[in-house]
Amino acid sequence: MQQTLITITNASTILKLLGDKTRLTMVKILDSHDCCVCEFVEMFKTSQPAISQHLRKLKDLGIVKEMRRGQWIIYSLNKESEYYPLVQNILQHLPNQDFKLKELEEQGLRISCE
Amino acid sequence: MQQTLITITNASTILKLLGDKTRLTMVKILDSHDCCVCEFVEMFKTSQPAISQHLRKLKDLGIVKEMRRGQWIIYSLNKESEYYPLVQNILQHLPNQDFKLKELEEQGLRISCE
DNA sequence: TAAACATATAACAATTTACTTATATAATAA
DNA sequence: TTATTATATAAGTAAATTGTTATATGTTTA
Repeated sequence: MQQTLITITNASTILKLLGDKTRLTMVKILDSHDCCVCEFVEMFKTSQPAISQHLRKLKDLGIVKEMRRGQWIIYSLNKESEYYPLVQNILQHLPNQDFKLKELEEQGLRISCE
Repeated sequence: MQQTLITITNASTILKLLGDKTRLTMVKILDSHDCCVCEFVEMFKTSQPAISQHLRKLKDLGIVKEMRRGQWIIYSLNKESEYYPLVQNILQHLPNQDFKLKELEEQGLRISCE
């Protein structure tokens, strides 16, 4: 009961958005590392438009933000979001997904390293 | 990182389930009071089968449990669920919904009072 | 400037979801 | 034991969701 409250309507929208395995995994990964679109495409073995559409939904609700770096667009968690505390609380129940980034690095496909 | 981890697959299923305004409100109410089906029907101004189907989904995943009392079936949060800690963490971001029960009481429609 | 690369958007199809109405089941009351 | 009340289930439908392919946009490199 400590943090700011979120309306039930807004919370259900957020939860529905996170209630997709691909998006939830994306957000968990972004919690520890920024990523660009093509990295997600590699990780999830799915089409680039599919990934792009997932990211757009997350961006529309302000959960992630983007930043262009040359030809790449780097996505990151938006820590200023009013939903960030809720998202954080959810993510802490999930196992770390760093192995997915490790796999990318081993294939030499990691881009947005900082 | 303290509590038991939940697989991303299971977590996304739970979040999708809670990503519905009616179900999320139900769970928030059940967090403080047990309720029977007909009370939810009154609260949400929707059909009895619709409510029944929402409750079944929540029950199928073990988030709520039921207990017959005469002709009524009383639903409550299943605190033994492996998902209970996650659900609790989510619910604490939501405003209290006790006013909905108050409205029922004022109409004399509260059943499962204990 | 043209080709290549990274990403976004549009249009569409398949699937899933959340209602509805009708009906079945179970308990209680008359 | 019949009527009533509470709940569940089945079947059908409309809307939402998620993927696909095709194409557009913007950046870099040759």
